[in-house]
Amino acid sequence: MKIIRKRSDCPVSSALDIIGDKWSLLVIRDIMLSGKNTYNGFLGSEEKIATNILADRLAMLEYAGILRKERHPQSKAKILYRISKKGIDLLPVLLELILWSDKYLPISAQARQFAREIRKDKEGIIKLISGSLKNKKKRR
Amino acid sequence: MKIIRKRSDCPVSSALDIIGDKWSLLVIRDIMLSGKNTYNGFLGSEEKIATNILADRLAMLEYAGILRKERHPQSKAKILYRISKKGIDLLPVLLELILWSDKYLPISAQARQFAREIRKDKEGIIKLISGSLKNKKKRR
DNA sequence: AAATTAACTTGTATTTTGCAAGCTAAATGA
DNA sequence: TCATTTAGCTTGCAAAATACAAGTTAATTT
Repeated sequence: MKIIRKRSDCPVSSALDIIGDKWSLLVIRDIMLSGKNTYNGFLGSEEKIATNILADRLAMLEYAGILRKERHPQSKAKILYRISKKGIDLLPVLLELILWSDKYLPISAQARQFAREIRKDKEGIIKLISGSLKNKKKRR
Repeated sequence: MKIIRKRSDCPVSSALDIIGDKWSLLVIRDIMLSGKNTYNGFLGSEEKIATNILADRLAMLEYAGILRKERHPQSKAKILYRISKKGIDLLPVLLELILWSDKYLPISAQARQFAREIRKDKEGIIKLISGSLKNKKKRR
């Protein structure tokens, strides 16, 4: 895995040091917006990430505390990739990117519909998705 | 200039096809948050972008309709880089990145202060900055 | 027991980045 | 006015990152 070097104390720069590449946010999108959580799931996404790059990004995101590996409940051949609070808190960034793309780029019809929902109730969507991703602790 | 290939119809992916690299958003930050607007201004930023990369990114961002070149009012040796509406509309993305960095990364004290202001009144800040960047047409 | 699936790793070609130097037109200073 | 400096790049090359194809290992399915 490549070592992250911090270019400055600027918050924009520091964030980009971690997630400022063409793939990291797509993995985060897969987990948060498409419910994917396995290696092959990520590999299967439309954008066709190369397998070595995926392995690298997963290691990076785990190192950065954005993802963590867990044992898969259905099979021990599988690994379940879970997003942390630090990762969930990138959701507003994703949503703003979606709103911008909706305004200026050609995107799919269902993406446009989602953008409309974000505009209607951004906070509601954030809470809904955050809640669905949280590690549900057993109540006692 | 490298040609942008669209990887999918996903809005996150499409946005990253344009601004998903380590430098583009820093140039946009320089213009919107630091009031820089010349080639040497951008070159002077803390992160020390290489001059050929800067030239490439400026061409890209202009091609993407995010920036445009204008003649500098003080000198014709200088070129004034201006941000378009399409670029200004990336401000919410920048602000969310700042909020995330403030929450999870070590950043400068003044950046923390700015993050606090964003939390207090995000819309107000967006309007303030947007307004300050708009091309002021002469009233008649 | 053989074939398939899941999660990677390895090798290599191609592309992108980083760094240093050079270039041209405009502005400035002596 | 003439030399120097400034502004905005371009070029060449080495180093790093990415893409693509193939191979590996353990677990699971047939």
